[in-house]
Amino acid sequence: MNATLTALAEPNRLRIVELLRDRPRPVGEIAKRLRLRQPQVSKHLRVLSDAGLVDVRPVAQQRIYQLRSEPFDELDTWLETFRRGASDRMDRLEVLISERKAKKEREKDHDD
Amino acid sequence: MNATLTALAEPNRLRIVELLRDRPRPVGEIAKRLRLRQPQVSKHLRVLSDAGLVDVRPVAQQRIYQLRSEPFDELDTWLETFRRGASDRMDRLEVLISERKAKKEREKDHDD
DNA sequence: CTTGAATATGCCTTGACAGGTATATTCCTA
DNA sequence: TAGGAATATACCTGTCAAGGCATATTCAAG
Repeated sequence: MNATLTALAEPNRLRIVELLRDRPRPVGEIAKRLRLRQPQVSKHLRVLSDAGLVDVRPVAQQRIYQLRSEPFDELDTWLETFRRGASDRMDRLEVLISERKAKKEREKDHDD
Repeated sequence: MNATLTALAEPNRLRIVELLRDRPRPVGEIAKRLRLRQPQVSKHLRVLSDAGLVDVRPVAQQRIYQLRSEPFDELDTWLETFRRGASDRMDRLEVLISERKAKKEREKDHDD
């Protein structure tokens, strides 16, 4: 999860991922499209690969990179846990505040 | 988008966000729960705030932080663009390969 | 208006990481 | 098997961000 986010947090890496979203591509094509130097693209792809975001498939001297769906699915699942209760949180704010104000009587805070 | 990912990429920040997912909390409570020093928590919250991930609400000397839903919605929307076509990409791999092999005749590559 | 609690900010140090460039590696083709 | 294309890796360098710590700030209460 954290690996996924870290990998995606880098701007150029994000661009690469978005480029691969359309279809798999060889390194050289990515470099040309994004106007990046080949070595940096290879490095970024390495990171993406280590994070499990992409797969490689060698074709002759070329290496064709494609996205893997699992990490995105995981990210989605994680996001779900935020959708549910987004409105609840607002309500609880009020509760939290009254709790805090009432808490002054209890003094010592062994939260929850 | 990138701001959101960058903010979430930091492990402790991710922990803070997940803690805030349950309910809004004051800085001190976050620090205690996550066993982090207060200044670092404040800094992380600053980053999260700048990225638009959290809102602050002052209550006495306390500052209660709560998640904002917009960034998560955006992230979700962005993720959608990956769900669609996840299977298509696999198919296109084959196409891509045959294209490459047939491309050798055309020589000069002015892609797409 | 002084004190203490809760929080923010400034400064410093250190580690990680991205870019640049050269070079190694792999594999096709003549 | 030599040469060249496509890609990976190594090494160096600069930058930036996170933690540690001291201190400033804000506010409630006596």
